[in-house]
Amino acid sequence: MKEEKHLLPPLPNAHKYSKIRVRFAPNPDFAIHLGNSRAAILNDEYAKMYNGIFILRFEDTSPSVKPPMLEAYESIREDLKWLGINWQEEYIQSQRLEIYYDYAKRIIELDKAYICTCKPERFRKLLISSIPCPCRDLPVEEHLKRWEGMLSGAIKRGEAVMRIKTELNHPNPAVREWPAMRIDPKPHPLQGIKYRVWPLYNFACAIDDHLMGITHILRGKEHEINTIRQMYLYKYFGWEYPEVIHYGRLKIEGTMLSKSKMRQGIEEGKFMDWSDPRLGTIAALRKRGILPETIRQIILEVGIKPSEATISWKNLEAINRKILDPIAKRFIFIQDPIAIEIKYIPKEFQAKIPLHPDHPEWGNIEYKIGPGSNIVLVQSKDISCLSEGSIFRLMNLFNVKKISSSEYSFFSEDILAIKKFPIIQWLPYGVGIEISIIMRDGSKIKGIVDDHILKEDFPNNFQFYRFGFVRLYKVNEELIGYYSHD
RNA sequence: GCUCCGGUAGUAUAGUCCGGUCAAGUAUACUGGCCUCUCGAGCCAGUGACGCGGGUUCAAAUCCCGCCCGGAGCACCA
Repeated sequence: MKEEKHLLPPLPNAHKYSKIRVRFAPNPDFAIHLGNSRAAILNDEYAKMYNGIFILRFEDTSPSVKPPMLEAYESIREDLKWLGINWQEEYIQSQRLEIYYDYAKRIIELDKAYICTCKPERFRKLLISSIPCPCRDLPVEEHLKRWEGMLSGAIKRGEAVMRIKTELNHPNPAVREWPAMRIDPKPHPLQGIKYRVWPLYNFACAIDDHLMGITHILRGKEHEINTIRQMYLYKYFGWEYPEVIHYGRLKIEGTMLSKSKMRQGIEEGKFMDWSDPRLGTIAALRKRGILPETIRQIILEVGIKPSEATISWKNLEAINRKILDPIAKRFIFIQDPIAIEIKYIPKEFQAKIPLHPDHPEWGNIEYKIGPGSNIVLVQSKDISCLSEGSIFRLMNLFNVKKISSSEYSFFSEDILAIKKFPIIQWLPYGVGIEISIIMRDGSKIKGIVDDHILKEDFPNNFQFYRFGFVRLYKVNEELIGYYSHD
């Protein structure tokens, strides 16, 4: 592919760092989708561009609100590998709780954080008026004691939270006195009940970004306030904040990319699983034959602007088609087959169906049709719409006249004579195996495919003549296809 | 409501920082034609955009002001 022009802009202040270090930090509460892959691919591109380090970090610190899924960790790794992303370091936040505890204690000792036992509603009220809550100005010793109480279990869930001190009159109330640690005793899929105090996103993220030496943070615009919040921590600890780039949200027309909604749809039985072709997960795109190069290309095309972008399926499919067209083998597929007998065939004809019209060297599939073998399968929709007496051509064979809906006769051999009449695909009767194809909307269609396809490797992408591109899987000797696009 | 961020054709993007070479380029979509024994690919042509209104300037997509529209955030989620 000669798509060199969509180069990403250089990273800000890249020269200041001896080694560029970036990270992709998904929450393993579901499979990653197109939107997540943007962060992953952008980071990967920059890591490669600067010969830097790509870090994969699982952010799984919310047992109750965003319960991690055990399967998701490995599925995310698989999706990343499939996307062509390599990472040099990997971390799981739920294995780093002691580190966060350590820094929590330190920040309390610095008198930049405190344990607040106020009721949330009451705290909120005070905060809006920029009034410190009663806990805020208690001595450090008291807060250390309370902190121990959170860890030990003396303080129950919801009764206390660690907050980071900010300006009480910060213009944006959302950044004031942000919470950093809370009690969540729900068992964690990886850690069980070992921990009951969990860091909140901004705390764990800030500590890790520093400890892991991240030089450039690429994050969505929805994190802009979190960036401001996290800068407080850096300031208190005397650390230097990395370069940050906020990019806009990415949508794809007609497909929702919300993990919670997708999960809900699966639970309700609307979708088969997270690889359902109706979803925008990487697993779904992969299953239906979208190539990793296609995804990377469209992500790079969209770039890293702060404005939001809506990708159209047409554009994505066009990219995919362009990559697939020269390499996908062609086969005959007959949806809804109907057998017709062709009378008065004067002699034996040999049909050659090319495996690829632009690559004659790939060879042909050959069939003989003659007076003794005059029954073929065609798509019922291709001939039912023809009026009696009309002519059509069996692709690469000869022309046929429809006498009636049950009678067909040989008409002529020459293609030129019928240039403007329909050319349809066909298979000799008895050739071909059954196949189901799952369409974009989840529906299933059935038909017959040329059984020469069995000699191919699976899973694989093919194009069916006059039908479209399909990714085929062999499941227990049975062929299952997923429709890609025209 | 408050805080922040955006706004180039249907979609995406180039150009915006450092005004002129942008009467705006590219991809895709769309329309027409060519080619092709696939409703695929390829080739050629065409339609189509600087949100609005002021201002600065010889000159504004680019700078300034106001407005409009869109989005995000305002969780003991990430």
